[in-house]
Amino acid sequence: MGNAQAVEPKNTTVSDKVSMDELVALCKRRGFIFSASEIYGGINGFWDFGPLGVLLKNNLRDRWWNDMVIAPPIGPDGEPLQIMGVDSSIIQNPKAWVASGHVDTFNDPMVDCKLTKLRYRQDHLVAVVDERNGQIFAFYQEALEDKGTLKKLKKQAGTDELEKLKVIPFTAIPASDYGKVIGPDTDQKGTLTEPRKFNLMFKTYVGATATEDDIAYLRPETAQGIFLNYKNIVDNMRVRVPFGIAQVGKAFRNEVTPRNFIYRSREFEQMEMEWFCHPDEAKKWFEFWTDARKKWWEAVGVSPANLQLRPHDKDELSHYAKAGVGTVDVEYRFPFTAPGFGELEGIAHRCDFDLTQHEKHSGKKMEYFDDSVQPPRRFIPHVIEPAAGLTRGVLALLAEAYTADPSRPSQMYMKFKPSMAPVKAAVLPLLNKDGLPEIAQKLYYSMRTKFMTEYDAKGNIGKRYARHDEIGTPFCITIDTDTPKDQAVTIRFRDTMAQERVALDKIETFVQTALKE
RNA sequence: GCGGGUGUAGCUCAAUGGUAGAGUGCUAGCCUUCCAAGCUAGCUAUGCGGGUUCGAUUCCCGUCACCCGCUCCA
Repeated sequence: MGNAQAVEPKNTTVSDKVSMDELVALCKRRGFIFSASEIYGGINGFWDFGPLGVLLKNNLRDRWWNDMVIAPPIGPDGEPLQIMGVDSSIIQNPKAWVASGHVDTFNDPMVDCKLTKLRYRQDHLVAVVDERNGQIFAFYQEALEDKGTLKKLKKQAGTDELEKLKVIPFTAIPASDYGKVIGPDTDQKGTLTEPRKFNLMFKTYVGATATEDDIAYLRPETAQGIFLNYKNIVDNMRVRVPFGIAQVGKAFRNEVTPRNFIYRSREFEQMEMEWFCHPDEAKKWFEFWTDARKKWWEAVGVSPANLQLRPHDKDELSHYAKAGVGTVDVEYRFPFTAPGFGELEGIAHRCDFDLTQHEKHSGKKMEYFDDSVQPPRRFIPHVIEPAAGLTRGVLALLAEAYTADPSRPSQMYMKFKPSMAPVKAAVLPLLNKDGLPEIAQKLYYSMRTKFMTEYDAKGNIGKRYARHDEIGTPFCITIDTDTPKDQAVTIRFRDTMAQERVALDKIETFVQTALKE
């Protein structure tokens, strides 16, 4: 996820209007998202989707699946792309996570400064050793290029001849020598704690014996389940490179600090697609997918003003992406990052890292033989990966939709794009008598087979409109006392509160047409 | 994991070392001819655990959760 960047909003955005407190309160009050195990006091970093939340999440997920697997985009050459779906197991052979690098690199040893309460990643620090007296200074690598740091170092070491000091990785300093270490933000010795590991993968045990030999991991990303099936797809599914494999599913990370509602939770859902191509074409496809993915977020209702593409800095790139054409994040201006942005999706060139690793560890050939060109060639495909956060996408849609409007009873409404709205239409008899409920129910039974519809006869009509504003229902259809006579109903539009009279037998088609826009 | 803050009905907010009250919401009924109208009845709370005390929602300790900052984030 991106560094929050100080970008001035060009115009009024949703992020200026909604506070997270208001959004979280609405999500609970209207049944979008609840804290997990709430009656037991909750559990840090886990959330439950309520009736409205799961409808919204499924709408976003289904749209992604449709636009990736059912009807993938037309490629840059005008040819339709080939993408297939899988649904792999959450638990795999633990060797898969050794091969992918997660067992080793999902450990981040940290040291704390007891004095300043600051925390540092051990492997991001360097040790400056004064061999004359054994004194050790710890600094961030990049801080050594800072004049102030160098000045402090000269002063503390009591010499101007810094070249006499030896710079080595801090990881090379044994914990028993920490007593001689002066931390980055203090001038006292011995304030750093021993490094502590934070393993970000959830462990579990397979089988009943639960010994160390039975350890397995909950997947920290869905991507590996795709690489593990790459060979099955190539061998059995009559595909040619380039092609893609897509998957939606849960992933688990034991985050040090879950924060910001569902933005960083320990159990979350990803929508990932791995695009396999020839190494020479990686750049072309990277650019294609970057563009396609940003447009997709706009298509589901995220305003371009709240979206940005942010290329990763070189030192920010993942281990697998260092040699590639790079990584770009699609970022959204979340309420808690505004005026900066936070990651919604990452498009990464993973090179051939994963397939090569699995080839090494499994002993199975991952090479692809391409005889569609002359001369025929063998290669391990490179991968372009658009990896989106479904959970984060839901949060973006919620934040984007929240619209204050003091002129209406609800004071606000959820301006979902109609196709994403949890409830598409509500059927409301104006009165609970005079045959109105009978007409309304008949319409409701018909409409609910086509799209999510609610029947609501409780309270007066104003209260019902207000509730549907709060859950973002784009269309309310009211059956009134004229309906039995003129066979027409009133449709009320969420965003404008305007009303229109439509024939009873045309209303369903009317809504269906409106949902496509 | 560290530091600071918070924790009373679904929500917003009162009160108190002596058994918690309002508004709103919700439920049922009446009523109701298009934007939270009205009437009647009803439901719902001191996060959890321990201590001090005759008695704790109130004071103390612990814990859990949330918020802010740090840290981290394939």
